[in-house]
Amino acid sequence: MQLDQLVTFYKALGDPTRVRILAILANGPLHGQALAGKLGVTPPTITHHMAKLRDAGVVYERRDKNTIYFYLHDANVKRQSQGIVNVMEKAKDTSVEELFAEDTLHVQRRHQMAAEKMQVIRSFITPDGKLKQIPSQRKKKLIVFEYMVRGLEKGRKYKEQEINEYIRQFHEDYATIRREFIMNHYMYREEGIYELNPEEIWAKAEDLQ
Amino acid sequence: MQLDQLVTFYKALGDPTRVRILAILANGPLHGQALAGKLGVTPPTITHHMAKLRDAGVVYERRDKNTIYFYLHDANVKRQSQGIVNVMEKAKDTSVEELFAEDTLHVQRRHQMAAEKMQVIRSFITPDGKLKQIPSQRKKKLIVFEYMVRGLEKGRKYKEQEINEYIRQFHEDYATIRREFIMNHYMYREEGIYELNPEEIWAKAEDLQ
DNA sequence: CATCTAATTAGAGTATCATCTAATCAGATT
DNA sequence: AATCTGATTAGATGATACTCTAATTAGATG
Repeated sequence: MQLDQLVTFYKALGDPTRVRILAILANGPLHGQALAGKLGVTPPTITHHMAKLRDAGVVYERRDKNTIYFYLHDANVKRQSQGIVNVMEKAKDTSVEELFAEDTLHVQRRHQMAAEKMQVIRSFITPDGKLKQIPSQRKKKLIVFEYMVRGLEKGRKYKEQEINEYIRQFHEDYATIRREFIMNHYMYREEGIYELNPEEIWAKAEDLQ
Repeated sequence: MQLDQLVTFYKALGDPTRVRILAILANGPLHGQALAGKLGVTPPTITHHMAKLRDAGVVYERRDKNTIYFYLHDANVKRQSQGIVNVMEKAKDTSVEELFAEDTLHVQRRHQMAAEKMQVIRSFITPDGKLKQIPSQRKKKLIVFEYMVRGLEKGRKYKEQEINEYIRQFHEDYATIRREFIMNHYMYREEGIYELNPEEIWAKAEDLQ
């Protein structure tokens, strides 16, 4: 349980201007100058606030020419909103000192997770790199997708053609998998061009169960 | 939708010391000096933080001789935790300016609520003040209880005897109703003594539906 | 009433924060 | 290369916030 992360989140929402920004972004992405206009503040002020919102993990951004569009990271906001409720739950029968300690339990859990992933990869990917079948269990599916997506370059723009070919290295049904890549936020599509999303916004296997 | 209230809530949770306080209180109420000891800060610091937590509606307090015990207001924390999620929902298809305006809709809704309450009271309370029956619908039940409880004095300590008699003015089944008073946080019991809770912590009919 | 206990207020110090103006940077376009 | 556009950085200012010590208050008790 990360106290810093939690406090950063609540601090980020503890300012009226930033709450307004989120309310605006709930209607769809928008760029800095438009936000500045709508809120009646200067662009540097927006830069300042967006840095805080980004650190808190409630928005992410995407560049289009000179313009940076900010996106509300919906799922992350919802998850982090439960933060204090989780603390209250877990605090019962736990001393506060150990509640916020990076204890061995967490390290252990991470090791377990890594092992579980390797296990899943081994059972779904053949030695020559083919995907035997798309896992139906969501957690396993995400593990496999995460593995596949690691071969794509961050920041590079791919044509649909290229994505199809890339996926076909693993499996014939590139259409389904390409759609899953979008649905689970591994990739982003605009006008037929695909690009890897920043890792923070992926659906993550570790968040499940 | 109250922007100030929402910001106050998130500000209150945007400090590590206060989050620790909530984690401690999750194990049960505690008084100022104990908190100060556990956290390694001085009593005035606790006073400072508790004022913020109280303003945010996440704790309430109860005095016992010279000692003030702070209680976590569990239900309120959970409800307010959804604050930003609600904003994001409602912000869709609503301009930000009107989203946070105290618009006529709210005033109207309050009027409606008042009317609904009178209606319920009239149908469950006879002209000579007797409760015909305990409403089974939760919302109506709360309306009736709120009405009944208005006849009790704030701050006064009642013996169980007295509460029973008071309730019997309305209905024979004082035991059930007395239990409901506790369950819905209208009253507080300690060692057979009953006392009205501050209104902020009651279960409220307006929060339903 | 004198005393004890726990909490609060007052006031100060230091840190953080929100916002601005002016200057700079990073891409894109001509 | 020169220019344009939108974002960021630097630095200043005034407001808040966190924490402390010292003094005071409010109840309870002998």
